[in-house]
Amino acid sequence: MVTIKMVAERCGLSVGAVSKALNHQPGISPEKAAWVRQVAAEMRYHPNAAARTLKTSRSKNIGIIFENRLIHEFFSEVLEAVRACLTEKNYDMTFLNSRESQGMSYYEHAMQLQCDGVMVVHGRTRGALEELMNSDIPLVTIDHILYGHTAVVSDNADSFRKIIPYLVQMGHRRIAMVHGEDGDVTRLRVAGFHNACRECGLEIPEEYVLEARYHEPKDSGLATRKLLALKEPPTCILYPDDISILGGTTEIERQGLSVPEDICCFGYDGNRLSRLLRPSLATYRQNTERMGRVAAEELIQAIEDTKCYIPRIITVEGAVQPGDSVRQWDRGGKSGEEKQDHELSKE
Amino acid sequence: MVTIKMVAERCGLSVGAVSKALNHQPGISPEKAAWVRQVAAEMRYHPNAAARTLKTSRSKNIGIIFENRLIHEFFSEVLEAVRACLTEKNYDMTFLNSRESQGMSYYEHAMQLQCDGVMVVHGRTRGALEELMNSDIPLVTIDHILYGHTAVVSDNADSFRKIIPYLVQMGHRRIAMVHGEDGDVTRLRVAGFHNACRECGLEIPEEYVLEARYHEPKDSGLATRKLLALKEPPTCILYPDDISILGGTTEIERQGLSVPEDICCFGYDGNRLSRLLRPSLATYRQNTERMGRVAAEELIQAIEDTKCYIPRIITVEGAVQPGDSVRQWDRGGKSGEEKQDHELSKE
DNA sequence: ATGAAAAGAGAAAACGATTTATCTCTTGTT
DNA sequence: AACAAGAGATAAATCGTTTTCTCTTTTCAT
Repeated sequence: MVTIKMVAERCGLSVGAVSKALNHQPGISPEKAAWVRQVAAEMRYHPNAAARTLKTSRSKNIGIIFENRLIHEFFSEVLEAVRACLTEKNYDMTFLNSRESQGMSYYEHAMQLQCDGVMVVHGRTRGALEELMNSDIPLVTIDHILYGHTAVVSDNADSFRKIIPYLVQMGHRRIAMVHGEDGDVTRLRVAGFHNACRECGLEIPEEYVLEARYHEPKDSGLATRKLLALKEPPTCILYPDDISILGGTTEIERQGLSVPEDICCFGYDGNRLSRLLRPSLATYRQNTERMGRVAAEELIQAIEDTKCYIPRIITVEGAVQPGDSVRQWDRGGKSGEEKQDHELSKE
Repeated sequence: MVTIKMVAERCGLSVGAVSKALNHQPGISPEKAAWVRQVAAEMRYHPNAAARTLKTSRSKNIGIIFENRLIHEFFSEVLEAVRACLTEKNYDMTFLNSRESQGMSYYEHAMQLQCDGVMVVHGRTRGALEELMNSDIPLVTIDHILYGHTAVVSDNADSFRKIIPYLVQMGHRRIAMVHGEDGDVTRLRVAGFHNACRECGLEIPEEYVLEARYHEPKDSGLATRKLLALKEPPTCILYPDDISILGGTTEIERQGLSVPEDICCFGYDGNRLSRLLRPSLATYRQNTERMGRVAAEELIQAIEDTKCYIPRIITVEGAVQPGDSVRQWDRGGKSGEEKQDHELSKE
């Protein structure tokens, strides 16, 4: 490997002088500095990362916490955007693992690598992050809020302010929600759902809100079965994500009903998948690209301007993505009398 | 951060002695060594990665080349398996990017970080890898063969020795193939397809083999349209992957036909998705978990036993995953006379 | 022309580990 | 009892940078 020493020899200068030239620091004449940089480039010199890190204790490396098993499309997309942005700014990305076998925590791993910052794309447990939280390593989380640190979140609660009016406009008034397992995100969504329904003047019976798990179509199928068994089943069901919606539609069809003729379904996430399926999925499309990019930019700012940086919570809005799984309900439906029910409950 | 010096002071020993103790090296009595290690553990000492790397020029870090935009499920799964394995063996993973802006190649990036090895999960262009290929950094590729280096590949050619007999057994004889864009993998698959067909005594007309692109349902849809327009359309169509199959089925339904009643479809990859869709996809399921694990193990061996390591090509077999998109054809089909055609072409 | 100030370059210390060479102190042998 | 050998520990060099401190040279004002 070509070292700074070699460059120095080639230039007939001291290592110190070359270092100053390469780092645009005073102590060397501008013309000579430029010339040195050119020589270095020609020699394809790149500073040894380990040496630089050792000396400066800044690594230009971001630790990534991503316990999610890389397979979740939403998080994969976010991570990809993070990567694109970090690459642009010349930061590297290394996965952090809390090697419980080694008795090493996330924090310790980050310290060992001297990460300049840490991005939590999807952490396993809150506990494992505690140590990091209380350290002074810049930290940005995605879709997860840690007190005192910047978080980039999707508009979990507010999304329903778009979803519910959309469904109401499509003629639905009996809307059920199958949601994921308990957690920050889920709580926000459920509250957002109730809120939005109230704002639209909908009365949602308790048994319309059921728990399933994210990305477990079977669970959603089960919940769906319960909903269909009600005396007054919903006309439209919201699912926790686009994969879960498949479990729902499967169950619906198993009952001899069909989507969207008998029941409409609405997803969450807006995977690429959702546009390819037949019927195409109506869903709430999250802006993963933007989330990743914003998170990365924010983290870099926190790193490079630590003094002035103020942590904040940034919401990235998504948008309703219409699809065939939700049809216009009031027109041509088989539900003349049901509409009356709606009029009643509207009041 | 706690350094080796602190540990040394705490133990009343020299840094050198402590280093030997921690690295299980001779020059210190075994009992004292054990005691030192215990003290170090209590102090939560972890050697500074940069310092160690600088001195030893071994980083315990693997460079990952993954240009695929993390969103391809097949590669995501493989990468996840790689990660699990590397974590187990206490290696870190850093993404390598050929920062063209910085005028830095993969090789240079790997050198700068002093990566112990490089894993190519999905490289963009062959050219960008050339420099790496000719270096002496251990290198393992996945589903891509670089001369002189270990490659872990799926059984691209041989898979058809299972797929075709399966389809034949299901009663199909007019089988078409929509394949991906040209490349190592595609060539193997196409050849494997022809081979397997010959072995099963099938005559495949030229116009039954069409090019599309991987993960571009629209392209596959187009190819499907051409196939359906033939005087003698196939009874079963193979697609380059599970996403593409969606483009195919969409087109088929657009023509007023249905899957699998009128046309059967067979995918490739075996995503989680394939089991959730309705109708469920018949596909060739790749063993991504095994591919990733084997690749990681192989790379570590190449690193830790460089002297003795012999590069090789390792094939990981997949398996036919039956599904509703392929039905038994000869029984109850609407194709009495077609069957005769088959008898003819068989001869 | 002289001195002070400023600028450019070099020498050397430091970062935190590993590793080699050196030293000291047992221990065993004659 | 004296010496050799070997074990156990220390001291010091080193990896490739950055950075501080020092030194030399130039420049400019008096």
